[in-house]
Amino acid sequence: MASPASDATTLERTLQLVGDRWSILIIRAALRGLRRFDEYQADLGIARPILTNRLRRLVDGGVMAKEQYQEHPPRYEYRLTPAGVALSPALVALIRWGEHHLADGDADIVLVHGPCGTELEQGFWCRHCATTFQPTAIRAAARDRTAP
Amino acid sequence: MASPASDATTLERTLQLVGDRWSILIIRAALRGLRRFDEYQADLGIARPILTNRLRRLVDGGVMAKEQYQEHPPRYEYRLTPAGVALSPALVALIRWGEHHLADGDADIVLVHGPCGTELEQGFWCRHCATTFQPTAIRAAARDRTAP
DNA sequence: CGAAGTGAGTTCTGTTCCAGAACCCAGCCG
DNA sequence: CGGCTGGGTTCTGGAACAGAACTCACTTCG
Repeated sequence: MASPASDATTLERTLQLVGDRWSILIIRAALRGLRRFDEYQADLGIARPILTNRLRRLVDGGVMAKEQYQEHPPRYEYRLTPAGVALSPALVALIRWGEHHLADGDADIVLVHGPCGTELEQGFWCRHCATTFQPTAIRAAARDRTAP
Repeated sequence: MASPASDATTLERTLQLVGDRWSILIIRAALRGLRRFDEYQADLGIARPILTNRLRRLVDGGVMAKEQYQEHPPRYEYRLTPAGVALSPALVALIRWGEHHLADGDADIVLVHGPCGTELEQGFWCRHCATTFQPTAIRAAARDRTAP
């Protein structure tokens, strides 16, 4: 994974958005179907002020959207945007890593392909070569702007 | 991504290990080939006490190993264990997400398949069905203990 | 031989972040 | 009216963090 220093900035900004103890758990809860402030609060056991803060940050970062789902008592729900859903590969990678490298006895859950129940694999795929490959074969490159 | 609450614990523990602003960046630096305390410190601009603390935590968590590479002035290097390298899918997912959803003009770096330079894709693969699939097709299941 | 350099930290001092509990407020419900 | 619900904000400690300076055991340079 040789890479120029310049893309560190983007990863840093990504981590400023989701790189704390709660954001990932909130996104996970949202993927499980939670929507409302109190649902998140009860499910995660997070302190309310921090939840307020994290939700605002995720909304500002484009990961979640705050939508009013009823007027008169104005009530809101927080749901993932497409960009938020696009974080799921990262979530899955972290969950899988934990299950495989941190499991000490209990909590042995695996992620499986829904239709058949086989444990999923997560890989890198090259469309051009039509092959999967190891992380060692990854390089970083400037985006090709000649063919937008 | 329906999942029982029980695997939240594992994700939480994973995040206690790598879910802060620095650990992921340290692992990324290690994947780029950095090894020594001062290399990490200079490359990341991290405060030294925090680097000390993070390296210790990563070593305790089995992600990195501290090895003495010379005696008389005893000097150590920190390199990723296989478990640490196994975190790269998560790293890649985060980097890719940032490049695709956070890029605002510059810093347009993509991760490519080294040999051919094609942008890599990252997918979920089912060995049984021999197919790739979307995150919506993921379920969580108890690990099958009948076939250890 | 002394001076300066190096690698790997530790100490010290502020600042920021976090947790918990309590409080607030609008509207609705009985 | 009086309490309940949803969605917050305020107000405290305590923990984690950042930056700079210091230490210490060597090694190397002049």
